[in-house]
Amino acid sequence: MKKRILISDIARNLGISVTTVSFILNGKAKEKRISEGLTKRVLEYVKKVGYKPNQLAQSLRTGQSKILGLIVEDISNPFFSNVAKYIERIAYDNGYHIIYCSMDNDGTKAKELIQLFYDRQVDGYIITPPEGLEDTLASLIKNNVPLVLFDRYIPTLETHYVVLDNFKGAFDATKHLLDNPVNKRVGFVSLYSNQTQMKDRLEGYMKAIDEFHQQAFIKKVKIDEEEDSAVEQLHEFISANRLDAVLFATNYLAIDGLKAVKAYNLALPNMVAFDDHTLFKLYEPSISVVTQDTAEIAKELIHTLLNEIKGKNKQLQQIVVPSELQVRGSSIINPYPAEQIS
Amino acid sequence: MKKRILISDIARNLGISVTTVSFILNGKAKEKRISEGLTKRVLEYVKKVGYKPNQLAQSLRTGQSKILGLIVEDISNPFFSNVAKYIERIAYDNGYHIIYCSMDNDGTKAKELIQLFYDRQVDGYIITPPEGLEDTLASLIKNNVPLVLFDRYIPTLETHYVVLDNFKGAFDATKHLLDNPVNKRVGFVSLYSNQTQMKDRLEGYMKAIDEFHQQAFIKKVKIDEEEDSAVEQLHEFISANRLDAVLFATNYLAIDGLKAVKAYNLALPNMVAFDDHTLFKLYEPSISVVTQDTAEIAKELIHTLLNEIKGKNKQLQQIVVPSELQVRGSSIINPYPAEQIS
DNA sequence: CTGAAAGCGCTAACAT
DNA sequence: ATGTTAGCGCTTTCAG
Repeated sequence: MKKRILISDIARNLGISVTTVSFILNGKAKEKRISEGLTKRVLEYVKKVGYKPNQLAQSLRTGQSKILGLIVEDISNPFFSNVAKYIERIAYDNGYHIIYCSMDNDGTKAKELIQLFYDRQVDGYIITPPEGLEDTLASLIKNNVPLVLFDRYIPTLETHYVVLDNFKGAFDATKHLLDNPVNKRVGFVSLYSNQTQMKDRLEGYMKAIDEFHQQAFIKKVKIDEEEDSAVEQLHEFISANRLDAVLFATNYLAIDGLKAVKAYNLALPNMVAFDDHTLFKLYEPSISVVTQDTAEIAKELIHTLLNEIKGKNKQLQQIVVPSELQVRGSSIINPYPAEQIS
Repeated sequence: MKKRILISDIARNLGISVTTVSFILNGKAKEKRISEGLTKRVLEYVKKVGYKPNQLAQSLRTGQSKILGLIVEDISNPFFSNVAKYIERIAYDNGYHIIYCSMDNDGTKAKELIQLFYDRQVDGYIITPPEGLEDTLASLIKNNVPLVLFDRYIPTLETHYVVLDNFKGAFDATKHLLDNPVNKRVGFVSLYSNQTQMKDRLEGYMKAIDEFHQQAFIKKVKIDEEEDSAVEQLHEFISANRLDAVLFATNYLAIDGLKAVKAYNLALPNMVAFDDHTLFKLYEPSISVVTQDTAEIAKELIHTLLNEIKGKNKQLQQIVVPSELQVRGSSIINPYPAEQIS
């Protein structure tokens, strides 16, 4: 951690010019027909003294910051923090850094963050867009700023994105529940949201319900900081409709559902949740889930974004990754309480 | 998101020099005795055209990047992601950005990250130091790099830090368990770690055990990716020693404990865990915890670090925040299985 | 093949 | 009070 050494120091100590050093460092030795001997000598010296270019100066000059902006809905949601973790790792391997923020599904905050990143001249964005961000994203696109959305997308915008096959995920889960003949009344809990992932999950649910000629029970819930209202509403929804089973559109909705079950001492209906959570594996019974392959999603995101930055994307990358239904105890509950104990 | 406007554009359009604009923008109008009228005019114009200085150029010039490096053990642990969330928020309010990384308690990785941040010229560091980082941190200090540690500290290093009162937290929890006369055999589960937080928790446990003249049962566990070994060891520890109660030194150790209970169908001993987790509130019975005030910790961290950056810390800030014991169902379990059902 | 030199956009010492 | 100007460290054009 000694005093910073400059490219000019190297040039002086080696008795050559900074240009030559710069060319060699940037892999243009061949192109500029610099002798192999010199190239090797410079490279070795650089390694010996541990020279690292000043990224700031480099960025100022090249206009590339080597920083990627990651804006997720909520970094404390394990799904997002997991994706973030992988993204971070892959980005680093490619010489990029991540500046991340959560925006708590707040359009205004998201706009500010994007502006902030723009001021910082990040090289590209990975965003889970909240509602009302269409214009901001549109102007980003118009300015040719590399951008990839994930988890959801904006149908009216021609952007790259990586999302889950939400329709199939919801369909499979609902079908799984309906396949059990004891489940007649299967409900769906979602959010007041027009985002694509929520719409697709709802459609998947409806498709399965229709195939089985059952009635749909759909409850949308408003989540705020004092979440008790959601818990109460879920209690009402589950008990008033005497639901046999419920599909929850997110992990935190399912957690609120479990809170309702606990608070009101309800019999747990058969249930499946979207997105895994430590809690679900340990809950008794363990909770069945529709999972996303976070590593895969992160990989696709970064690769798409880096290709975009390098101008290597021939076409729009609109990637849909498959969902996986993990059946656990909560979706195969014996419906007769008397036998449940054994 | 139109074309970027420069400070020189402003100067030209207003018919004044860049210096004047720069002074005004940097709040030196008074100091430089620039007329109030002009100051106001410039400020208004700047707001009107939405000028934002190029941070890169500013950084290159001032040597300040306005970026803080946050290196935590594991961003997917809710404790750390919560602290990160607050830190991020407060930092932004103060005009700083956060670049964060998790280092998975890997000394080598942490060293690389610090080097990386150093190359990026971050203005300061907030670090949860893993073992073996002493030298790296020492050289950071020698170079007068602003630095605050948290969650744990390095006793041999004179650094600022913000940590929990781990001793008291463990003592209170253990005492709470021992206060119940049915708890004779109270165990402690920790990690193979010489980090201060683990040592202090152990000492708190020992102190309480000694006060009650009970035997200590201490199990250290090695955590790796395939965590099954930990689960098995915990099963062995709990059942072979016929423990009445267990204090877990971290939330994930407690989760492994719960996995052991589930996998081996053990009777759950009375238990308390360090650091809260969604799971703990919903588990049946809910799990008692020693909690940290993450908002408070984040606040102290940022303020200490910013003061250090501004050279305003008169002395070493070694802050110990109080712990809080939250008693829930898991530490008041009726010990007689026959009655447990009701 | 290599070097001189012009910036990237901003700050601040120095001049007026 | 305000303007001129020299850099911060790097890349890259242009001239040898």
